[in-house]
Amino acid sequence: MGKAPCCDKANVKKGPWSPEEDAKLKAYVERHGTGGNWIALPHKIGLKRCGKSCRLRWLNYLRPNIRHGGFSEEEDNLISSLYISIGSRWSIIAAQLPGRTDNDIKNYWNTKLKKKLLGRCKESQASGSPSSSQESMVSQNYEGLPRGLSASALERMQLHVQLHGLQGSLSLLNEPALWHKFQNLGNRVLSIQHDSTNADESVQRLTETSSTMESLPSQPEFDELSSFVVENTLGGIETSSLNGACSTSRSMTFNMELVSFRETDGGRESEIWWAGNGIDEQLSTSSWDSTSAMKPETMFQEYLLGYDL
DNA sequence: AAGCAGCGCAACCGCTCAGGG
DNA sequence: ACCCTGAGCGGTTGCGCTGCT
Repeated sequence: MGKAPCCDKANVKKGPWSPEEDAKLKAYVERHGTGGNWIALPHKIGLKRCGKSCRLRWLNYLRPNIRHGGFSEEEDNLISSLYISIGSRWSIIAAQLPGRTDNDIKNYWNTKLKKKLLGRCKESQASGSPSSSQESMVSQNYEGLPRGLSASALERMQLHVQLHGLQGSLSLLNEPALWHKFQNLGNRVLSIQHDSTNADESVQRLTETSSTMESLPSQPEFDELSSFVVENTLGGIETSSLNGACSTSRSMTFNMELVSFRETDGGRESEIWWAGNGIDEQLSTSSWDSTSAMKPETMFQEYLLGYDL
């Protein structure tokens, strides 16, 4: 037995919404809310539309305070940073940009922003800036990277190198023998983060991990990146425990490094990687300091209110 | 002016997850 | 514990618009 369809496809209208349909839906939802049942809603108001279609139309177009187009430089930067950090989790990214929908951001990223950023990569490569050599280094090593590293991870790595200009650390990519060892380090750090009951405990245990780093390979690049991971993890925790906000560039850089390597763990999806590593909690309970000028906490609350009809 | 290609966006599809029975 | 249903999400598609030849 297959999955039951969400609506009677034969009697459902598809394609663009007419102004009349929009008006009906808008009027009803503004007056009565969705009643927590999108499937039943179109029948109630006499729309020959699928409930999912109604929901999408409301969330992406009819909902109050929606903004379309005209993305600012700050929004560009925030989207880029978040994408590099967490990938294509558009709903989470949208939660940081009040008035923007996940669909809008997804479209904007795929059609404009990605090209804009990669364009910058090419420009800087042509001009021979420091980041260009790193970017080309990563490109040259794509072939040698372990199978299973997704295109998304590669893309994010490339963008990461471009945006953060991480000096030195990515030379680790020239040492395939270190990949799995680094992955083990990442696992240790994350399990500490996950298992610890509070920030103080995490800091204590991560400090211990840092002090036992000599048990790991002695290549300078590996030491540098290992320290980088632990330091940035500590930085994130300390910042969070002090003011409830994560340290954007550092935490995101940390997560970027780990996700890149985690995805080399053949067979396990990157989705598993994110489970329990705290990023979701960070995203849902605090905000990124790069947006402090935009008062993100207030904006996030406004966004939630916008959805919670 | 017509044809074509590329782009941007709205909408759809199919999947996962959570909650209730 | 299992099944069913609905919500939500990310990926993909299709269509209209625009600019170029």
